[in-house]
Amino acid sequence: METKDISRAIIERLPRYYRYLGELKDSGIERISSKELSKRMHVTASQIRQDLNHFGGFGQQGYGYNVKYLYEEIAKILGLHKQHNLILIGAGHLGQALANYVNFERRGFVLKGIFDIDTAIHGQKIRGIEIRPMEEIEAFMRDHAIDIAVLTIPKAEAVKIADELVSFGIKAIWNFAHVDLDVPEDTVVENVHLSESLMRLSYNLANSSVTD
Amino acid sequence: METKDISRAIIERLPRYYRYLGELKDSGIERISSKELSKRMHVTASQIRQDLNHFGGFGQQGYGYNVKYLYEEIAKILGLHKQHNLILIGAGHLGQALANYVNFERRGFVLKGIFDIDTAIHGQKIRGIEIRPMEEIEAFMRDHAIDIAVLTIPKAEAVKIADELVSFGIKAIWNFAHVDLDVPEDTVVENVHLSESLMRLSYNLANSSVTD
DNA sequence: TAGATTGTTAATCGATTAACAATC
DNA sequence: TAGATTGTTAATCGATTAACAATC
Repeated sequence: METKDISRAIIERLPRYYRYLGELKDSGIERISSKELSKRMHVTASQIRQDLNHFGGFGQQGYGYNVKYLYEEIAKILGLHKQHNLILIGAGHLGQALANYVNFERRGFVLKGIFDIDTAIHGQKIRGIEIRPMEEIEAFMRDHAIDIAVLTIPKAEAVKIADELVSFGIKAIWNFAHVDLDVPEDTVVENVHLSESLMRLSYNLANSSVTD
Repeated sequence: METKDISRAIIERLPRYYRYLGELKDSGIERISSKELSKRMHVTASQIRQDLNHFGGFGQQGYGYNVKYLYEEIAKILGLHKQHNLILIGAGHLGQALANYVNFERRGFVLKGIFDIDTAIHGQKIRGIEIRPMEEIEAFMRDHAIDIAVLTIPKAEAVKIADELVSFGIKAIWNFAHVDLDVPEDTVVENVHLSESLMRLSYNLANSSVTD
């Protein structure tokens, strides 16, 4: 891959472009200009063109962008053209909710195994996928070419488990625990800190009726 | 409130400061310098001082910051000193997971009611909270001084429901639907787009082994 | 060809970092 | 007092926006 020096800000926006392109595609729109997309997404046309040009010249002067083509190119940039094999660690309420979410599969994220510390639920199945004891993670990862681990366990255990996952060769962790994981540089961590999201909402709520 | 012109970047960091301060407090640490906190959080000491000073001079030269005091001040800034009354709309897997998450309550976010379109589950309870028909939202909001609505419904319905919530006078929406809501300026929307988070992970995974 | 719209450079704006005087 | 560390100003860095030549 030759892409480099892509700022975090651009990466944050990429999935949103992808979502809008998908909607345009589904509604049968074949081409779109940065100006028109700008209007829909409430970002500047200039930013759209800048952002996309970091990855290549996907448009055509006088024409704009071909929706289907751009949609597929962004998919490739995001790595959605390849299948990812996931394991879920922690079959609590949130873990179950994620395991039941079938739409991830459509994007190539396939849940292969579920693991939990609670022996009482071992053998139970969620959407046909068995809940297994933690001891089996290492072998399971090897046998199923797992590259992503979804961590939906309390923060107290998350740090230790993350270390183990790293030692087992995990490539990426989708972390829902309220803790920052300390992993090697080449291990990807994407955090979903729901409580922090709710606090930001609370901040904005407290300051929304202010003259600004 | 006199706070204004606070950049989005700072607001993003605030809950993380709060989390670290909480952990320091719990481990019995009474004071901390920006330098020491910088080391723990992997941000610059300069940024910590800049960020905090947007809200006031919480520190003391030669001493640093008093952990408990700063923790409480940030809580106030985030609006966590006041109780917020929530309703949850959509009692699917994700909605149930959120309804079962008791820790939000500790921060003053109290779930008062749950609503769903599915008549079959009306009357059922999650953590003692009854699932009600959608038609009751308006009256319920009035009776229980609801200020935050949690939206865990499919995107097809989310836009319409959001419009209704706005017309009922909702102040803030915690939106888990994969769609951008178009609400008036004084209505707060905090999005949690899980699929976009997973795509960012995928992007970073695809580009992690690159020489950078 | 004329019109439209990109790709890209230059200008602006904002956020981060560095430095240091103020002060506990 | 001397040492430490903040609060704050100035310098740097990076991201966004504007402008326009290139080109379909």
